[in-house]
Amino acid sequence: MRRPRIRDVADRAGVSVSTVSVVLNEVQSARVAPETRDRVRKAAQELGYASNAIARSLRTQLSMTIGLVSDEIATTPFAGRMIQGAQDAAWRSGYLLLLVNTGGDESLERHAIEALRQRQVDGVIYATMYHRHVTVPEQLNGGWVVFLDAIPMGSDQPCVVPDERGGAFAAVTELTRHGHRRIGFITDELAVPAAVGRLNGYRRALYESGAQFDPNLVCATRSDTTGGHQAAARLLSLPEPPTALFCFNDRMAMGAYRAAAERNLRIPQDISIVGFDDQDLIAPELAPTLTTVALPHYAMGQWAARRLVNAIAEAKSPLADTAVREQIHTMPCPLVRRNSVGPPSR
Amino acid sequence: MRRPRIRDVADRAGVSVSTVSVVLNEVQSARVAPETRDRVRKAAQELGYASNAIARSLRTQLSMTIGLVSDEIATTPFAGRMIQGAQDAAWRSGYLLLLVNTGGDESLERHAIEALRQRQVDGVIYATMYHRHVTVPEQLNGGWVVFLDAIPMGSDQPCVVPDERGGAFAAVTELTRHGHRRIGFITDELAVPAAVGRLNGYRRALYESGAQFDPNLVCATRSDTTGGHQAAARLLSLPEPPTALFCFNDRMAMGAYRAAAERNLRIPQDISIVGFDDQDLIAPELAPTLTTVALPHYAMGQWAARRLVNAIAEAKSPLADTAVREQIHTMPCPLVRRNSVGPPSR
DNA sequence: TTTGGGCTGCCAAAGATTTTCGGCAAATTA
DNA sequence: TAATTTGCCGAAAATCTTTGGCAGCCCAAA
Repeated sequence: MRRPRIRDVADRAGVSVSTVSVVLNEVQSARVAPETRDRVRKAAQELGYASNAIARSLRTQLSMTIGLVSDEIATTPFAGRMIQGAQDAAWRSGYLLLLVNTGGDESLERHAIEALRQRQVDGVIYATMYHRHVTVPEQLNGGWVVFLDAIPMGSDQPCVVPDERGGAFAAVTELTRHGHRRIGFITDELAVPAAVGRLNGYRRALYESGAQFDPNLVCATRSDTTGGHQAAARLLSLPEPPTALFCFNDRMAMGAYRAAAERNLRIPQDISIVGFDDQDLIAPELAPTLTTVALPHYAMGQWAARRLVNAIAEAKSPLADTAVREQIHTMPCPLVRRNSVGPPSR
Repeated sequence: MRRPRIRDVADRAGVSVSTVSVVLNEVQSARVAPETRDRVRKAAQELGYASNAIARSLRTQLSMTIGLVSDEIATTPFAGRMIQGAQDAAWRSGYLLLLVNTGGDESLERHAIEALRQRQVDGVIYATMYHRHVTVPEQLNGGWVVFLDAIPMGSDQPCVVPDERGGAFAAVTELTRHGHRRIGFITDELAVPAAVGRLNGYRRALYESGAQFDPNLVCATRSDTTGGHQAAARLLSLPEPPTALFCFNDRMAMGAYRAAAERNLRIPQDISIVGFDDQDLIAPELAPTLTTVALPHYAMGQWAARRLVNAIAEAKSPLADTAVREQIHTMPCPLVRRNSVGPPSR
């Protein structure tokens, strides 16, 4: 038994096809008698009719679909939340997400975007696994795009990234509020936006608390557990060691925990530690649980989809005055207080 | 400047629309002169023509799109790999994934599946966050479905799940091979398929190695770090404690590490531990790194998409004899050897 | 000269829907 | 009573592509 078409509904209700369309789409301009409406709706109900979105798209020139192209987003733990946020926001506006994963392969990316354009997506979200600068793929220039966790170079297309600086500021301020003055910063050796943003936030927070910035207290290294371990070990064996450590991410914080344990330093009595990322499997699972800064992946995904949907809507209705908006939107990174911060010892 | 249509290509090449279609789709049956072919291709090239997949779908009754509906798949760390696998396999056959996330909400799920059907998806992958039994949503009965990491109840639709039993067998055999006879099993308190499968594998491996199954050595509790910690503490304080622990998942293994540390037991010299799941942020990051069993999420996703694509293809070409296949496909869970297993002490 | 056949390439229909325009009857106004 | 408005509905066009049938054309054979 094939799916019912609009024609079938029309026949059953004893009206024309166009009337069914008008009723089901609740078109205001064309008025049709209430009892006719009821008849049509009843017929559709009974037949289990659902309009064919393909045919509709062809006619309306709107696919109600947005493409999500990403490098390796689906494979990283929290990045899935970006998809989730985008999907939820899109869904609320009647859009669905067409997912494409390029694994960073340039030629595959071209093909993927081409495939999305062929499918007439109304817009594209271009997402990267971690906050960074990207060159805008040629073919993306025609249509609507918003960049997610990525900053397009040489382009004024909208994008959303985490407020690294603000997050770091909050983290370090949490430490200075507890009275810490010597705060180590264990950071990534790479000059990614996250590293420079967080360094700025760190310095700013020190400055505002009146603490001195000491270059010897920042240690750049590989951004994994062992990197964090080594860096923490180095900082803690300084003649005048820091009383608190701010780590570039939770993995490094995990390494710092280990270094502290090796020195029989208790957290937070002897040393305070705060991380970044709020990773599910680390921050709440460490002993003690880790105070850290959450990356707003869900919110960023949501923002991206909303922004895209708005842009599409505005383009469709020319009378809507397009709001003036900043093109680089930064999303706040909230501090998550747990149990790894206390006042300095002594 | 709007996208070129097939009509534009036809005009530029000085041929009819149908000829363009035939050339671009490389239809074997209809022959057209080589120089005409070239002319058409050149025109298409120059115009940057790409066919409109919407219109094509309408005509061919094939959307080349498969829907992926999941409960909370996108938010969990490794589950993203399922999507990735499915997407890669689909892509290879020219399909794209339409993603929908229901968050477990029944009514939302109904709407989502409806939206997918409206968009004429050629098939649906129904995925769950963790291996479990599900009731098949009503509306899924018409079309092609394959279940991913889920077993449909009262249905013979194809599904793919991890081989829990085999994975546990491999894990425990790794321990018995090292000479362990008293092996604790820290498992989930819930009777999920993973728990029963892994218990069976555990018993089987003990049996094959000639070791005794001792009910006192299996401890069911909450499947998180603290659960693992408590269970390990209990087992290790037994009068005759186990020399090795097999944990239901890596989080519990992490708790077991902590319990071992509290007793000054070194891993693997004093006690061996193996986990399950091979979670990115735990297994390779613990000290020592954790021997564990990998859940084949990527492979399962791939399998699901492939199976679906095949089913669709077979349905389209009626002469292809449909292969006889098992309906519950189990995917092997490979053992990942790291540094938490050694011979028993004493 | 006609017939037949092999190549090429075109015509037109179909696929499911939305939207515009026009028609018709009833109701209201002049 | 005639003219105009209003309310409701149907016909047809438009969206873009694919596909099966068919029409020319040219050459060879009868």
